[in-house]
Amino acid sequence: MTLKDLATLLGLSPTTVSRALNGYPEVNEATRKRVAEAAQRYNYRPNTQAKRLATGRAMAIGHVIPISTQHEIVNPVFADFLAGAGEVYARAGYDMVLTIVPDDDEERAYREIRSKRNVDGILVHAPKAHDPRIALLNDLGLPFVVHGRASGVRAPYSWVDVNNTRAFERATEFLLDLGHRRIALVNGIDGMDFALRRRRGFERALAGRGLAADPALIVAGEMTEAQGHAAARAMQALADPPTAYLTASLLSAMGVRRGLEEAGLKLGRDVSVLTHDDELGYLKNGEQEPIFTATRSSVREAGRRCAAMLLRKVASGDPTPQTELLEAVLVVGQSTGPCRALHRQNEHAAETL
Amino acid sequence: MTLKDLATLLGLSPTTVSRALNGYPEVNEATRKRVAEAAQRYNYRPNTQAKRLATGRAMAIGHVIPISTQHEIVNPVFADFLAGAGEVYARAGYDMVLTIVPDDDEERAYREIRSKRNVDGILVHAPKAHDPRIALLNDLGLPFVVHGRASGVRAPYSWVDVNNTRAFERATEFLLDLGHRRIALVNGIDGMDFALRRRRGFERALAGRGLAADPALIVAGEMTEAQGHAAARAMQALADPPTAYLTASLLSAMGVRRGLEEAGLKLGRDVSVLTHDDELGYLKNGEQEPIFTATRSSVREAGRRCAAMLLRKVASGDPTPQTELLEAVLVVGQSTGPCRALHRQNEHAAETL
DNA sequence: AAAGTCATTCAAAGCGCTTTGAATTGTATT
DNA sequence: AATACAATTCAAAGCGCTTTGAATGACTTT
Repeated sequence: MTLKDLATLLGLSPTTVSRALNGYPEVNEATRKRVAEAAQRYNYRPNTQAKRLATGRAMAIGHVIPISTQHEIVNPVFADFLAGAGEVYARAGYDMVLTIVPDDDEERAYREIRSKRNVDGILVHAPKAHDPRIALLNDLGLPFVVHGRASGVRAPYSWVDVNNTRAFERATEFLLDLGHRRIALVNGIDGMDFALRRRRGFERALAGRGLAADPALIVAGEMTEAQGHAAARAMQALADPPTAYLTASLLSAMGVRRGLEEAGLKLGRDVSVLTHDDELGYLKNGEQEPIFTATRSSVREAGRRCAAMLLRKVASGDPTPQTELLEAVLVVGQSTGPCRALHRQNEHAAETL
Repeated sequence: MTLKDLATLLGLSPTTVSRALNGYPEVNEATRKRVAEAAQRYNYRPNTQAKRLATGRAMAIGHVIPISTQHEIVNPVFADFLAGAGEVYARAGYDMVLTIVPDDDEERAYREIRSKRNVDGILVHAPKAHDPRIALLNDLGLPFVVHGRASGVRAPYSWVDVNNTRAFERATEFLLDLGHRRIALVNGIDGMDFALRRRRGFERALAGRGLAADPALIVAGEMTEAQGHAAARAMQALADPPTAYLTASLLSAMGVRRGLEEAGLKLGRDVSVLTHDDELGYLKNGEQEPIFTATRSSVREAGRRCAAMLLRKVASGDPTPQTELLEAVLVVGQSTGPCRALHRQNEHAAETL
């Protein structure tokens, strides 16, 4: 059933039918109704390819998912992010086109996407500091939105990001307020922009109290359970182990928890753990009450925001960069408590009274 | 730069240029070379939409990702599966189109995809027993491959699946051989076909030794860390707690581990845990040596196989159903050991000698 | 030398839609 | 009654590619 068929069936021209279906004003309301009903009855759907060719709009958004060539890791937050973005696209009648690219081959991928013209815009994932993709995409002239930011990139661009610096600054302050002074940071991979910002927030909070970060208490890497576990084991073996851990993901936090429990330590009492929580669907930080104290920010919501912003850009054609900064909320769970060392001092002080 | 432009530039007809670029035989080799070079120099890329319209092939594969309306959960294996499938599509010049659909609205989604004609085939995820989508897709006449199977569906269809029944049968036998008799099953959601099969394998192995499954030792649900934790806590509180756990995912296993460690039990010594491991990129079961004893089967590889099969179907147009059964491998880690109860009996026996 | 082959190229139609510019009709204006 | 105008509708061109069927030479074959 093509447009032409439908038109013949109705005794109308394809022009009128097309206009009726696309909501153009210069068509009689009675006709429009008749057309709509026929379309319904004969289950007519415009051929996407034809529409795209005729309008020049692909009605699709591209997501380039980089896969680390070293670790072969698929970032676990993608699934939730895509779910969020997908909702928005679906509502707008857009398709979501995924391209999986080894991260040493991204430039070629973007160029190819551009010249194939099969998407109207691109969503950029996982920016690194000084990420060259931004300049490239600005060059290519394809609308894009970055999920995250790229420190060191001068050129303006549109982004949606969580205030990672502030989140980790507050998290660190929270631990400092509990009396912790030896705080470990179990961070994401070093080059990633979000990891840099989190570290910056961490260091800023420490500096605010006249403290310096101890390099022995900082580790950066893939945010896996194994990472957290290894970090906790290594750091607990130090002469002066940390009394609190700040981790970048729930998985890392779970690993840290295991390492600490193996050492016979109880979370929240002996050692504190505070993690960032992306609110992934399959990795919940407790049901009602959070298990870990956490800086919480929904990746799925970020996906929605990114998608909505990109669609606005595509629709308006306005190249003015837009930005949106989301704040994480600090939720308090069972995994943090006053610094034990301090606690003991206090007890001691009480005794001597 | 369009085909026409390029043709004019070369003093050839669009026909010849098109054929030269698409490898048709009736083109002079010298001409072909000249065309190829010009295409390269002027960075010509055929417009995807035009190509699609002209050929009638969408050069894209659709993936419908269902989102549970109750749990709002995005299945964490999707990311890895898509990575695997994406590799294959990219190599074949196909796009991957994702549609995120609430799981109460899938039929409409499939029909829409069909009539929009923007994909050449569909990959079906997460089949349930008696899944109605299979009949629907057979009706719609769009090539499709199911990742998994749907027990109870009579109509033939193409699928790629892990031998879940056999995997869990072997896993259970392994535990039985270690002397375990009280074995818990921490399974996936009940309706899901893979969960049914795993349970069947579990029960079959028990029946093979004349044992029946104890309903008190079976739990089914979303495979999260919380699920495993809750299951372990509940079951350890039983009068006659299990000596071994069989879990359906690494996350569940991690939860069980936590529950057991909270109870002061050591994995592999006091209690055994055997899990299925999908080899997700971000959730590794140890580096060299596995942490958990596991039935292992790469979801990413399954993605590749599914994609390859679907592309073959699309290319050949042959509707004959194809099937591919992958076997999981049983790897032995630190989390399993002889049944403690049995062990004690043996020690006792040794002492009395 | 005429007829038949083969290799190579081309003109034109078509994929299914949108959109421009013109045609038609009915109604309001003078 | 003649003109203007708005409201509808339509024919045809075009989006950039593929593909059919025909055309052009050059080369064999008889």
